Amino acid sequence: MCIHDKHALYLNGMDYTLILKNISRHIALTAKEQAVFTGMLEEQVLPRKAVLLHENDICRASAFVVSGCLRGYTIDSNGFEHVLQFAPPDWWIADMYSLITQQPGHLVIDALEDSEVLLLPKKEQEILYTRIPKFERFFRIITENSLVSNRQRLLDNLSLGAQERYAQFCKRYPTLIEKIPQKQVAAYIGVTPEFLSKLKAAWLKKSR
Amino acid sequence: MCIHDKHALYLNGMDYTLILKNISRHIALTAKEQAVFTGMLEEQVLPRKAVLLHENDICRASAFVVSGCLRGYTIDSNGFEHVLQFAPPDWWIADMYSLITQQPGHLVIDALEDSEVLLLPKKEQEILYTRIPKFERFFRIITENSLVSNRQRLLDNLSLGAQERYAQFCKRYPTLIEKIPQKQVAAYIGVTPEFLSKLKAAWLKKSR
DNA sequence: CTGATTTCTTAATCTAGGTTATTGGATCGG
DNA sequence: CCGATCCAATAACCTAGATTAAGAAATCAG
Repeated sequence: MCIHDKHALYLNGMDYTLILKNISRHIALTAKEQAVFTGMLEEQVLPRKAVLLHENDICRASAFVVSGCLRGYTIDSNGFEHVLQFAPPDWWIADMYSLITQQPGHLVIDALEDSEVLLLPKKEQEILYTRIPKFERFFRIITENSLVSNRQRLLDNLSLGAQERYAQFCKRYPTLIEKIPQKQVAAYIGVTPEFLSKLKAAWLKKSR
Repeated sequence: MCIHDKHALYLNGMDYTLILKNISRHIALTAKEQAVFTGMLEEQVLPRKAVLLHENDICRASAFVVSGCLRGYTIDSNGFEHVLQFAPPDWWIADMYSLITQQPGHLVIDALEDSEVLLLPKKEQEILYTRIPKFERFFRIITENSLVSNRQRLLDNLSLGAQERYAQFCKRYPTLIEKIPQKQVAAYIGVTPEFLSKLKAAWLKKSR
């Protein structure tokens, strides 16, 4: 499954409304600045299961999800997958480590369903910082928010049991729980799919 | 070594050399900008065990550690402590959630040994962003780095066993392992002190 | 220096969650 | 529409790490 099999008719057809609204939540752009910014974006269509970033790739862009759903995960030495992040529409995703250092990273990013993303190449992002310094602020703020939720997740993993982590997940991502396979949720909260299945059964039995 | 230079850095007793060097790793400040910045800082001496931020406090400043060592941790519903971060000299520490939202937070920050910190109040930090926009960049970069290491730690917790996490900790923080009590390391890597003790004993036995 | 507090170790027992295997049900791609 | 692949559920058994308890060693405050 190759991401280069783009269907030509999808090119130049993507909507910038969502990404501009995403940005306007933190900084205000003039029409001209909006044009500079959108001019830097690359459009990419990802069929289900297409891989945007492989293990050991150097991450060259941040991705903004317009439609569908991506996921970022690693594969450990026993072949188990651990999901770091799901990215439904209106979310950013990248291998931050690799993006910053430009070293090969260990994150895999792929599409859980047919998806459309906008890519902001690192090179363009750096030009953006000098030409429109407000973007320093924008990315500072979204990185801060990302850090806060990441810290909370770490604390949840340290202090909560599996059923509580599952409950947290359902509460925090009510839309995701409907659409992504249960084994992906298991790989996110840090249990085996079998055990998650057991948890749900126990919960059902208790509730009647 | 010129006495007058030294005096300029010790305005009210604490040394700004370290914090200015910390900042110069990412942005270049003029002498005037340095003066504006250091003028915003509050000095605070913390004897061992002193608490800088209590649970349910609103976090009103970022702290930069000049000497000693702080730790940020939460207390779960069973009374167990979970260490989110250690902050030896040259590190920043804060309850990011509370600092951003100005809501009461759950993080406790205290001193593991006699320490000196410089506080940058949130209000001053915001003034800094408008008066010296380079600081947007500075805090974007350190937040990005913090996010990267936090993500790696989360993945380690999901994919590694306890002894591997301990080995990682020793490798990443060789100076800390010498000076902080073992039970604090246990509360960081996510095991009981008893189990960490067992791990070390097993490791010693195996290595001869 | 000294008692008090905190920290480390060891060991027996217990449990949350993992492993393996099997089955039936969904979903997908052709 | 049909076979292939993937996914969810259940159950028997297994292990990493928790719990409890108790003594030894280290560190601290007066």
